[in-house]
Amino acid sequence: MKQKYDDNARIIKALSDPSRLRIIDILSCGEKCACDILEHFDFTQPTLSHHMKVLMDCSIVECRKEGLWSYYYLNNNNCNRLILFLMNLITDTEDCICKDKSKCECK
Amino acid sequence: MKQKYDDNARIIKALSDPSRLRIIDILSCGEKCACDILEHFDFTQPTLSHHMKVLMDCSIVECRKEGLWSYYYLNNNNCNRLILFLMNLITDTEDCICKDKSKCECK
DNA sequence: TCCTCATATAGATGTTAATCTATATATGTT
DNA sequence: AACATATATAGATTAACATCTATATGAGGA
Repeated sequence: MKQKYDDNARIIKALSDPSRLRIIDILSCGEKCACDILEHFDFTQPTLSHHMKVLMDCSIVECRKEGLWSYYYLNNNNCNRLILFLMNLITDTEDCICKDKSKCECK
Repeated sequence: MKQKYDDNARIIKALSDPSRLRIIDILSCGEKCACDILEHFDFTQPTLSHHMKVLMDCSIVECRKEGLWSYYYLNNNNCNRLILFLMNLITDTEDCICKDKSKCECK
């Protein structure tokens, strides 16, 4: 249960950087290689490589190698899962933490 | 345009901590005072105060004072806005960054 | 007025993260 | 085999953050 928050917090942390949000937006219209993504930014190639690693480590982005190129693409299933988690979080649902009587005296 | 990513990244950063995700979950079933929220956690009262400040600074949570107590509650409108932003981000929409021909050679 | 209680702020500390330069790896070409 | 190109890794630096202890603020009650 606590794991649920940790796992999603890790994904959310990966998305908490403006540059990485832009990368997600760039990938939303289809897979792109690193050099195409890099054109949108002012930072260096190793910095992009770092950002892609962060996005891949939480399985929100995946990679396909082809010759010299790395093609990145969204894991749409995991993107949708994250949004479902957030919708669930802000909604008063059955698995809300408040329904855990043992730890909360909510009416 | 760039502002859009910065503003939402700030909200997402506020949500990128497991404890703050739990706080959102706790607030999803209605407003709570600080001491009720604190009961769910092992950290100290000043640490909770810090987390509430982070959540309030990005307008995802608001506060109502009543005597000695501070009652916190979700700003549902801003919660929904965030989810809409994310859904838009991962979807290939008209305002995708890729449609900006001046900066991207997407087919 | 003095005390108690709920919450906020200040300041310190250890950890994590974003970025850079330099270099490594691995594939394709001549 | 030697070289060029795309991407990844290593290591350093600076900034941001989560948490703590100590203290301040501000409202209610005796």
